[in-house]
Amino acid sequence: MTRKSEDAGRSTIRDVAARAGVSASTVSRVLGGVYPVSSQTRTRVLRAVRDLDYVADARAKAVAGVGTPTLAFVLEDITGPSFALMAHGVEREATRLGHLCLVCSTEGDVRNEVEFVEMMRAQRAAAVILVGGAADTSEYRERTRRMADSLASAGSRLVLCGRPPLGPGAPVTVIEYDNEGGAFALVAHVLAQGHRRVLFLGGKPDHTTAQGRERGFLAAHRARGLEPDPALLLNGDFTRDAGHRLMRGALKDGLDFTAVVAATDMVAAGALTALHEAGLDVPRDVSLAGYDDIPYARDLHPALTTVHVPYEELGRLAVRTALGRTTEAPAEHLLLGTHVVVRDSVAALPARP
Amino acid sequence: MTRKSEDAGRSTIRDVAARAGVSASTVSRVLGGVYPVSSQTRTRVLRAVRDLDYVADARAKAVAGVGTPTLAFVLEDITGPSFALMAHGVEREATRLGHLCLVCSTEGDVRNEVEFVEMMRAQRAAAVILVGGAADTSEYRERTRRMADSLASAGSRLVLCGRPPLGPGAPVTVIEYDNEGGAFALVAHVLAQGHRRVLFLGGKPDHTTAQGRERGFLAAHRARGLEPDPALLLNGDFTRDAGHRLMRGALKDGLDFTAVVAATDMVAAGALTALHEAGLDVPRDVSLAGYDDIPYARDLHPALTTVHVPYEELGRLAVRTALGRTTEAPAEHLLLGTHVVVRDSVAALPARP
DNA sequence: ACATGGATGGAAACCGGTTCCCGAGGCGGA
DNA sequence: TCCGCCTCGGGAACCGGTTTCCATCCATGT
Repeated sequence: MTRKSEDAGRSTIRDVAARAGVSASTVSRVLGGVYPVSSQTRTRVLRAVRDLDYVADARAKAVAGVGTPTLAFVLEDITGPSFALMAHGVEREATRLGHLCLVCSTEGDVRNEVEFVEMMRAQRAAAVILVGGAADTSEYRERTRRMADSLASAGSRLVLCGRPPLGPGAPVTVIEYDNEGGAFALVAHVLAQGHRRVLFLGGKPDHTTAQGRERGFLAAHRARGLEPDPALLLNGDFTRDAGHRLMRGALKDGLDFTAVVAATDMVAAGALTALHEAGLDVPRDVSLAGYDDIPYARDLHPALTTVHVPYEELGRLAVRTALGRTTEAPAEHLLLGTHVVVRDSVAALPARP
Repeated sequence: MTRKSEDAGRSTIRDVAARAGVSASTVSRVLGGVYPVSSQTRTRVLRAVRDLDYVADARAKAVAGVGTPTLAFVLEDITGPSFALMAHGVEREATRLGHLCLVCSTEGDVRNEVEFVEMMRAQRAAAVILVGGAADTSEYRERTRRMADSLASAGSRLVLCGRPPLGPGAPVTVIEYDNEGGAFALVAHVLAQGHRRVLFLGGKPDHTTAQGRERGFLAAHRARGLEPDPALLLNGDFTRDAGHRLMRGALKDGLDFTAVVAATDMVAAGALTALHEAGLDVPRDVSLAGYDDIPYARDLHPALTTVHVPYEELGRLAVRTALGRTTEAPAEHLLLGTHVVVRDSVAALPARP
């Protein structure tokens, strides 16, 4: 029993053509739309298409040069709320512009990152968006530069979101948000409430996002003529658990502070729980501030004072600039502003007895 | 000035062949690996590949039948924490199994959903995972059934995650978690603490996830011989804002209750904030429970008692069953268990004066 | 010395589409 | 009536790969 390709699975354009009694080119033209086809032929072809439930193979179309373009999104972990927000922005804008959206999680492993970028180049992705902070080492610059060149030579484009920019001349689009400025404004707000000993729960020391926020922390102090106590600068990472652990340690060590500024809202959430566990009231006993303005920030108790970062807009902007570019401009660098959101977790320091 | 295709962008396998002085087949064989090639030729080819920074076009490979398979993930909004968790599980397992991962957000619009599924069929995705609850109408069944058949006839497979199953015989894999059982256990726990008037903050009435949780709520009451007051069953949706609004309304209306069970943790978060705003203490004045065990649940204050749903595992399982299937078994239905996580937001009801 | 066979690499067909090129009719105008 | 244009549709080349088939070449066995 000979099997026509019709009975099982994917039917090809030639199957449709055979069933409609026309040539493959005609089927393609009917489906394509613009070429003149008699209404009788069109009807027959469309009937065959419907009968066979035919859909043209998108990969084959792509190879012929008329496919749906694709855009790739590489991040560490979609689970983080700010990453999810950016992913959402990217995805929305990508589909709005008629692109498909490939997503890859690196799980923080650099090898995965370069491997993914290579795969995306093979996929002929229109752009590759790389998200999330990184250590600004020379190894980083070199590796990222290589990826950028490689993508550029393939007609694609690398976009760095919240990552350290490369040197000038790298074919890369960098979109950052103002970590230093946001932290400066936030800490200035805390200091304006009278606090003088502010604990900083930072991220990894070589992570540029963490560095920017720490710089803002320091600058805000100095702008008031204060010199922050180095003992109040703690390092961890951007997770809830780090915040919890660091806060618990600070409390156990008897560190002297009246306010806490966490490098992210997740860190702040962990710290808040540690404070509660120690029987402390926020903001009566200790003030607390976060960074990122994740959706849950306002449902913490007290509602968290934090810095709003337009993550979703960032994602949208990333794909828009990556895709909308007409010229071969070598580099672009956008810096998005942030603003502090005052809620209930920072209170004025009462005059000490 | 004639341009060789070498100078700008994507070089083809023939460019590499020309540069290495061999035929395209030889390049393919060197890159493919298994076919015997003299080490001298291999070296020349690899040199040319490196010089041109050549990567084979994945789409062309796919059309030739040797591509990286793809898996599609369609959800409403990646921003929701449980969705993000599932997405993470899907993504991890997909890359572990050597698949690429396409993601689409429907923004809750059914038209987007069928359109995306159609696109994924055109992409020849190995499986399409559809996530998130839906109303179990006949229109839903019909539409989903059509998508399932259509994918199956193309050699692909539809996976429903946390969605109502179709009738028997539909070529679909359904993976659900036990909404009714989880809610039953949770509410039983609340009732065991002595609460008798429990407010239920539900989701959309025709949403099967919401229905399951409501059934569990009712069943737990009846198992104790209690008949819940219909006035304590409120409907909204699964957002934080709905929880906030509903809770505020209940307080303003002077509803009589000593405990609140929310249909999701997000709803609980909004409700908690509303309770705090009303000056109520949880759990002293009112007990509160959620559902989903999102990562932030334990950083609410008080830490939220809730039902743990293995979302990430769910995502992993979805791709494993969708991809690992060897036979053409027409339907599968998996039900994952849940368990309640007791934290601090539900307390015993003190004997009333 | 000659047949044999394994190693090596090129030509061509194929995957599933699109599009260029051209020929066959139908129709109107000269 | 004949010519030319316009409409329509088929054949073939092409996109960028892989794989089958076959022709060499060289080393070995007898």
